[in-house]
Amino acid sequence: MQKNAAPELQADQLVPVDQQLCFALYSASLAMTKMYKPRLDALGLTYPQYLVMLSLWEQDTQTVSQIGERLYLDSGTLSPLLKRLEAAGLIRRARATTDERRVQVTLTNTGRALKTRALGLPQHALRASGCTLGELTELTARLHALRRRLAESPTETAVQARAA
Amino acid sequence: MQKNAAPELQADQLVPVDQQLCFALYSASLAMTKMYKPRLDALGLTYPQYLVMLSLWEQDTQTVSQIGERLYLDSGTLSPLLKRLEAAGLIRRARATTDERRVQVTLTNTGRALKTRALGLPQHALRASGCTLGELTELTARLHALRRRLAESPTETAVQARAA
DNA sequence: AACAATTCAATTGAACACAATATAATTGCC
DNA sequence: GGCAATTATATTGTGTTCAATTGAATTGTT
Repeated sequence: MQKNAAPELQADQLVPVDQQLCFALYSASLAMTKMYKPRLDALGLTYPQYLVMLSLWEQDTQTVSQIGERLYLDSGTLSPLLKRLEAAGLIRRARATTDERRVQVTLTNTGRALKTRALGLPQHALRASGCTLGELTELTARLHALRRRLAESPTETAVQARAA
Repeated sequence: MQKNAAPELQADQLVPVDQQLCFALYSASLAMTKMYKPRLDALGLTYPQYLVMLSLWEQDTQTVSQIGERLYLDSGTLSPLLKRLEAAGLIRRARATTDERRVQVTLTNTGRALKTRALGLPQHALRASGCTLGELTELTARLHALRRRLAESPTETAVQARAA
C-alpha cells in the first residue's frame, strides 16, 4: 500500500456527466452567453460579435487574422461575422494596400460610439456571477491557463505523426 | 478614505477582453471541445452527442426533456441531435404509450456497447488539462456554482415585469 | 524573371444553440 | 363530456464554429 498516493481516475467505470470538467465548462459558458443576451440584444450584437467589438475598441484597425489570434477564432467564423458587423454599420473592411491578401477591419464612428453603451457590461456580469472581484480575477486566470494547456495538448494526428 | 474597501470594477473604462471572465470561459470551452474532437471522431460522436450518450449510459430510457434538464439544453438543440444519434443506430426514439406527448429515448445494443470505448476519455482530459484530480474537482464545482448563479440572474424581461 | 511554396481570407458543408412558433396530446374545470 | 389552458416535442430561422477546400496575392529561390 502506497503512502500519500495521489487520488487517481478509474478508467474502467463511468464518470457521471455532472462531475466532468468538460461539461461544467460547456454549460457555464452557455449560461454566460444567455446571461449576456438581453443586454447585447439592446446593443444589436451577438456574443461573439461583442468579443470582436471589444477587441477593436481596445485596438482599432486589425486584420482578420489578428482578431482571430486574439480571440482564438478562425476565418470561417470571422468572415461571415465581420460581414454582418459591416452590414450593421459598425465596422468597415478594406484590403490593405501594402498586401492585398490582408483585410483591415476598422471601426466606423457608429461602431466607436457603441463602446460607451457597452462599458457597463463587465460590472453587470460581475454581479450576475456572484463572485467578488478577486474570485473573478482568479477564476479568469485559471481558465486562461486551462485553455492554453488544452490547446497545447498533442492531437491524435500529431501522436500518429511521431509514431511514424 | 474607507478601510478595507473591496476592490471594485470601474464602469467608465474598457476592461480588456482577455481580463474578462466571459471570454476566458468561452475560449476555454471551445478549446476543450477541440481537444476532445479527435477521440470523439473515432467514436463517431460530436461533443454534444457525447454528452447525451453520457447521460444515457448513466440512466437509460429518458424523455427528451429529462435529457434537456440534465444537460441544460432545449428541444431545438436536442431534437435534430437525437435524430442523428438514431440514424447512427445508437439510440431509439419512441412515443410513450402512457403520454404520447413524451418521446422516450433508449440506447440500442450498439449504443450501450460504445460506452466501453468512451471510458478512457475523462482520464485523457485530466492529462490534457494539466491539473491534479483535486484541482479538476474543485474547478468543476466552481464552474457548476457559477453556472447556477448565472442562470438565476434576473433577465431583463423579468426586471421589466417587476417594474410594471 | 519564373515558379514553387506559403500566406491570408473566403467559401462550403455539417452540426450545434436558441428564440419563436407550431402542433399534438393531456389535464383541469365546469 | 366539452373546451380552455397547459405540456412536450418538433420546426423554422438566424448566427455561430470549425474542418477542409479554394483562390488570390506574396515571398523565396534559383
